[in-house]
Amino acid sequence: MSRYNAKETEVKWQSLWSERDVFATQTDKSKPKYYVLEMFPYPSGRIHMGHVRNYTIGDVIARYKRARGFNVIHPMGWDAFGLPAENAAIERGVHPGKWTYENIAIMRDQLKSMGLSIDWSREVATCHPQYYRHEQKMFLEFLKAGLVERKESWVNWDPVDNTVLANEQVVDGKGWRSGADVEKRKLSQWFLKITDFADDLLDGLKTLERWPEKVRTMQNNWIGRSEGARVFFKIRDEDHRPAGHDTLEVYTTRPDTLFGASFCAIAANHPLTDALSASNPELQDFIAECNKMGTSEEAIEKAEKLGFNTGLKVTHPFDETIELPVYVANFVLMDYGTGAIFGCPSGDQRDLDFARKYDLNVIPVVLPAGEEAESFTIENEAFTGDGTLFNSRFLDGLDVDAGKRKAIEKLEELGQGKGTVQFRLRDWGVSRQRYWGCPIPVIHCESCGAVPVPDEQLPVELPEDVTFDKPGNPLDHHPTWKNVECPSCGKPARRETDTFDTFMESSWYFARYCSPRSDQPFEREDVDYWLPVDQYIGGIEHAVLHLLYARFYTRAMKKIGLLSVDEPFRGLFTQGMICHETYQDSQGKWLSPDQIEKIDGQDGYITIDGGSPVKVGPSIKMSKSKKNTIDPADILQAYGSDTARFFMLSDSPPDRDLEWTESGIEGAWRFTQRLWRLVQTSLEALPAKEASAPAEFSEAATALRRTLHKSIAGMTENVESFRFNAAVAKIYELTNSVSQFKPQSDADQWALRESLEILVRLCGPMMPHITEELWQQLGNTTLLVDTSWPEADESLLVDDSLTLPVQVNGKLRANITVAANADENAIKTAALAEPNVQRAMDGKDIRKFILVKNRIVNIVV
RNA sequence: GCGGGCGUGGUGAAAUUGGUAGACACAAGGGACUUAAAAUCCCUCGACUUCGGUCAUGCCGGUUCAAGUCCGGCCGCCCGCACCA
Repeated sequence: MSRYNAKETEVKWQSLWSERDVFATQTDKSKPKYYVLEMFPYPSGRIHMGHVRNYTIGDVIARYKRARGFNVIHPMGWDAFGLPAENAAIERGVHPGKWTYENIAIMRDQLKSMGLSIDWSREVATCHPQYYRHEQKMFLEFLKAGLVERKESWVNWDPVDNTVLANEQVVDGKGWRSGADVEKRKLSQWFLKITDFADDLLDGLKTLERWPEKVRTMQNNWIGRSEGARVFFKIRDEDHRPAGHDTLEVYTTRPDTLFGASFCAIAANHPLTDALSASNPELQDFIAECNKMGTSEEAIEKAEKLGFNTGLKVTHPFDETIELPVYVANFVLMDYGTGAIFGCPSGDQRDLDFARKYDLNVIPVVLPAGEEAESFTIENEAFTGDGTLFNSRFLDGLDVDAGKRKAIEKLEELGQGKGTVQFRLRDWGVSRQRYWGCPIPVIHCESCGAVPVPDEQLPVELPEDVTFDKPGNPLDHHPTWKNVECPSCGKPARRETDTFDTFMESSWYFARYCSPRSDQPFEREDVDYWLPVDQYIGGIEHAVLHLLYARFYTRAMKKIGLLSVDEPFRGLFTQGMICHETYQDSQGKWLSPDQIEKIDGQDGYITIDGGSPVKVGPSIKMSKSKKNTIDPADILQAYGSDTARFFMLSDSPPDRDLEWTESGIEGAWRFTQRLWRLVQTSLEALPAKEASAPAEFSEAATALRRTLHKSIAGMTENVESFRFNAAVAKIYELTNSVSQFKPQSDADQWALRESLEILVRLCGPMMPHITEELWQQLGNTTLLVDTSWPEADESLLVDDSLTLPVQVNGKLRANITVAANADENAIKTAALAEPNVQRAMDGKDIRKFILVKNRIVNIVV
């Protein structure tokens, strides 16, 4: 008997699938559709283990749904714009486009060697003008629809990547790619008005039942809705206040505490601060001090709360006789609310600390239950809880919520404020000062302003002849590209040299897959049929980036009439990461797994090159910097795709981290061989494919068939609920049962054939190549990929007799075997006949007899 | 600080609506086959035990005939957000 040759077999079936185009799909309204999508890869060079896991999970679902009769779309493409391509250009002098397309070619081959059930005819690369031209068109449509804005604002500047970053791309004060400390710069940028949809994006989350709770929570927090009020404080000192600043607008969530106000504070980059600093060098110094401060968690923790008294005074909105000082404070953020606050020291810890430091009033206004107004004081701890308002005139006696409502009512009545809803979400800044991205289709003219590129001039294509020899944006350095005529007045004008954030391309690619060769972004008929994506699979790292942008972009596309869905992804699954042990030499230098070997007969490792001791570290996410990566190419080469896929699914639940181990992949390899041997050794004696089912089965055959049909039911449930590791366990159990079965008759042989065929069908989505081969060996002339998922025979899911555990007082004492239809009395008799049960009962009377059908017996004495 | 999740053998993990805790696998140990190795096959494998049992799902308590699962209170770990007014 031959050993299974994975390489030959896998190539054989991959070619056959491809020749017959079995994974090509068409819009077909007569069939139920199912859209399976994994987050498309960035063409970085080679696939990594994370890709293997991602695409294995997706492929199992795609093949399973296909076997369940769905018209499955399962496309693939390339998120092909981005900085690594430019960095390669800078480091190696290769053009970003060439580098990208070469990487795509390599990675496409690698993915194809995994045997994924992908419709490759739908492949797209976002860096191709045939893709990004539609994005430019849509952007101009968004502009017309009022969803785009150009404004000067403070933006996040990454000094290493030399570009602006969106808020979502700043992680703990650092650039998400470069890790560099982000600086604040004031620049003119294009913004997509994601905030127009803030409430809708929030509401939509409630409908996403098949999204992980965690991701929904993260988006909820990111959007950050809060209810409160804007309050207008009149600025006094008409002689001193800067022109145009007669009112200070403040945002608060606690208008009920207005009578506890003792100061106002504004941000260092607030317009009023700007105006005041012009004639005030001390304030200029203070502002400079504030701007120096980092925005990382650590920097914020350490930073002292500092204020600068501007000397200005404002009037309390409820009482003209009360005046409050105005400070510039380093803890007030221009990005949130109005960039100005009022401070109520008794009700906010930070305000209290500030008040103590600058010797300001502390007026308690909320009385906790059980405290007396006369004796209640605030020392060093602010009271933030619920209670009864006091010291607050017309608000006295109300609770906090009623106080808020009443205060807002009064503010509006007096024209001193307004109830509002505030979001943390900012508009999405999409301008990037980089070359390898989609050009923003706008022309800047001195007299006409920002003018959209006319339709007939689209797409605006990236120039090929660019240089990367100096810092900054190559498009800006290009000698001619940016010089154009104004489409409106014909005078010399300048092309926009910024390109789009690469998250733009990934915000609509799932729709493009529906009509990948259309001269429109996509055909209405196709997206109406295919969208939304039924199952999306990817990493959690995009919880508030890509996944939020795509939800917004879908709404924007709906608004300009391109499609009719709100939510792009009905189901979302976030997979865990792949981890591996880490190794270091005695100097602490990281070692890769192939630089070390096991010490003979002992635990522990030495270096292959030199034999020096190796320190073994914890298993952490595979990363190049820690050198704990395993190249999937080596694994696919050594074991084949089926084994690699099987291991990816077997050890851990797919949403948890998976530890890569040598013994784990070896185990999967042993199973592949075992499955092969099992069929080879059985083939000869099997009855013909057409043989009809025998009238009767032996006891052993019936037992096998019961196991078999229970496996079908269990597997189906496990696959449906993404418990692939449990599904794999069921495959092992079934394989064990089939291996142990020794057929004695023709009927037994028939049962064996049935078992083998179903085993092969159940393994199909996980190990598509070997199962296709075995399917053929079992005498089938059709392809396994075109074969339906097996159905469990209901009659075999219940046993004739069953074993019931018997407890006495909740402790297991015996197991009894009774007929499946035995009544309570028969079961009781059988249970009481057990000597162990008798002993445990110790001659006492039965107080209660509990029988849970098909489960357990408990005798209480 | 706010929010989410998790805690089960040497390891990864199973366990339906509360119903035999540890399925399945990895590692380890023993045995068979072999000149030998690899491969394969068989057995053992939570702890303690006077071999009757007893104790075990982070800790303490509660509900229940019955708790890994439900409730209350702790402890620990992981993740996300955070000077958000």
